[in-house]
Amino acid sequence: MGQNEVMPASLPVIQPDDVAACCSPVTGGVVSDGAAETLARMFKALGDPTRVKLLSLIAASPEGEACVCDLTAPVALSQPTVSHHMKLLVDAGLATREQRGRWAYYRVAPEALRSLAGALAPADG
Amino acid sequence: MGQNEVMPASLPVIQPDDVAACCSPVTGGVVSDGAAETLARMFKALGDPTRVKLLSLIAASPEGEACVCDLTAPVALSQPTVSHHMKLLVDAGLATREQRGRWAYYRVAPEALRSLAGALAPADG
DNA sequence: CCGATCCATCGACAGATGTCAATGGATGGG
DNA sequence: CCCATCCATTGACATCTGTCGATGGATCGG
Repeated sequence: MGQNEVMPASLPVIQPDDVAACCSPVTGGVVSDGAAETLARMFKALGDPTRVKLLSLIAASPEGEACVCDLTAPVALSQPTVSHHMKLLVDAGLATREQRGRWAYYRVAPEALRSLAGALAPADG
Repeated sequence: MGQNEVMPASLPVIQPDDVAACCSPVTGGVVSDGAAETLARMFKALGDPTRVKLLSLIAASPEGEACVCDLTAPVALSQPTVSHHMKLLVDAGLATREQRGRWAYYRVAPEALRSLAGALAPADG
């Protein structure tokens, strides 16, 4: 690690552009260090059962969106913990957040999921 | 199968059957706790840049296989560390290991990658 | 205004994770 | 035989991660 001297404990948010740039198939030639880093960031965000379930819950919600208060009960975790997990998912580019009044509505980012799926697909046609 | 009774701090190896059973699309209805657990196990294995690169290196190898001694230099890590990462990938069902003489040959498990990609695909047709 | 609701952030803590050096089991070459 | 090579396991360590309770900022309903 250690490219920069100061790393304020939080990595930059992954943007759609990063996603598009990173996700050529893992099995189609050796990936660059940067692509490996970006891909790992996104996969790591999916590497916790709570976050998998959160994404699934959001996707299955009536309007495809859900607020934190809808999510705490299904995963049986405290509100701060759910907020924490959602922040990781948003920072990884896998979900989006929109504030409306008192509520924060989260949505799945379909393009990001599609890109990740593409990175896992075999290289051949 | 030769699973022992004592499982010291190591989760059961994910089998192809588990992969097939777990990986209906995350966005197509709320996933069960077990499926979330299995999916997270596999995604977590991909949640480290070194392991992403290792998989990529193996897939890009001439015969689609590589031994540990081929992998240490490209990732610039010690042999025990590479062995450790490869064990995680194998235990997650994402790679296979075959001992031939002194060498251990690792391969990517394409079905597992395909299943994971399927889990990320949008639910609609 | 006031109190209630929703939520993010902070501080703390146990447990998991990535890394290495050291060790030892297998295997194969002289 | 003996030694070199390949590799997994162990023990150790610093760091990261998941979780909670407490706190405080925003926003809405009366």
